[in-house]
Amino acid sequence: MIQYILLGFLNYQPMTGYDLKRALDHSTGHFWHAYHSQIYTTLRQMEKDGLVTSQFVMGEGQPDRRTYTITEQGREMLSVWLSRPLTEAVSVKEELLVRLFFSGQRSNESILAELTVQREIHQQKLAEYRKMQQEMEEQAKCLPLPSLQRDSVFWMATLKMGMRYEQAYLDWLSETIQTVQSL
Amino acid sequence: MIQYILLGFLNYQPMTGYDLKRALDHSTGHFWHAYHSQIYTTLRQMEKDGLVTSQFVMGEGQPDRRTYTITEQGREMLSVWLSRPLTEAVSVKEELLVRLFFSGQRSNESILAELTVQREIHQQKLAEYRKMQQEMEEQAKCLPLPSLQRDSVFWMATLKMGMRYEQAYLDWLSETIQTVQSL
DNA sequence: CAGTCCATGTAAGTAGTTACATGATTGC
DNA sequence: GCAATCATGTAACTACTTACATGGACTG
Repeated sequence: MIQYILLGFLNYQPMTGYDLKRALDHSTGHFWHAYHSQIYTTLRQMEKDGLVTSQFVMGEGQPDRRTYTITEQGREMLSVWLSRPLTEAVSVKEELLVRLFFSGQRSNESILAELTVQREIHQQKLAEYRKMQQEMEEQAKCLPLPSLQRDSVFWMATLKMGMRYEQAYLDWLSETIQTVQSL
Repeated sequence: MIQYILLGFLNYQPMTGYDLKRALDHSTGHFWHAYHSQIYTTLRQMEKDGLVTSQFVMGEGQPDRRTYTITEQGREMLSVWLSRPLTEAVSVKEELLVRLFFSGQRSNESILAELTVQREIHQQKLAEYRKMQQEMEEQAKCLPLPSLQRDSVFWMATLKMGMRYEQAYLDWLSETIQTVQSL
């Protein structure tokens, strides 16, 4: 998966591993994240596979940078991946639900403490997403290229899902906290 | 993680790898799934680590079964894990959002086809969860042990989150389908 | 002069997936 | 006879995480 994400970003412009890490953190981070170690090793592998090329520039004063550029083959691969729709359910992994499922032996206080911390975490995330949405809406007004305007519709859509998810989580946490309090 | 799930189930009663696979599929499956290969290898490792013991019974007529039983050490480990609350955000991985994020170059038809299939998938999941909830509510009425009644509150809570998640997903899919249609 | 940002990498380990492999029983 | 269910495992691989490793520039 991380390959396609990197190709997706490099399809806009050449970037370094560091740039890609930041791009991931600031945009796709809420639905797919990666450590820099994985990004750097994957980029190297992708270069071997002919999906990207790299230019190493020794920085005078600044740090050295290795800039990656997508190849025709890389574009092709991204395009093929995007054209084959996802027709199966993807599996979700939710550690908190695992914990709650087996919480019969725990005290109510212990569970409530955990749920309350989680509520704070998800409240913070929702606030972040709202801020990101506002920033994006402002930027969208003055986008130069119509092609990027189209892209921004999809970026916004993923953010909206992020917000719906956090809202659903918060509602559920409140409901569950109430349930546990009344036990 | 899978270790704790297996311990969680074995904490109720001794079970075989096969039983555990089914238990996972029918209950925790919607928030954590595992292949049988991982379950069998993990159980073997857990036996080496002293968290479980196994009894092999050659079946006459029936297939052979290896039944695993949790040890005191296993119970202790489960208990410690449950007592240390989750205080960090867990990372979400949503392939569909990755795809949508990079869908600027795709045709509206291609995107709509994918979103529509996804809507069907999530509608089906929601229906499944509703059915499971009804079954669980009926079972909960005639549960023998009060301790299992307490457990069932938490099982129900995880199901409720599943339903909220699917509902949020469906609402978002409908919204996004409308957005793309109006492009 | 301590901490953060820029910038790149490797090594080792854990977790998870896919494929291979076997074989009996039950129901249609 | 064919498919599904019961039942257990191994091997190979891919993906992901954690830790180690370095070093200059800028900021307070």
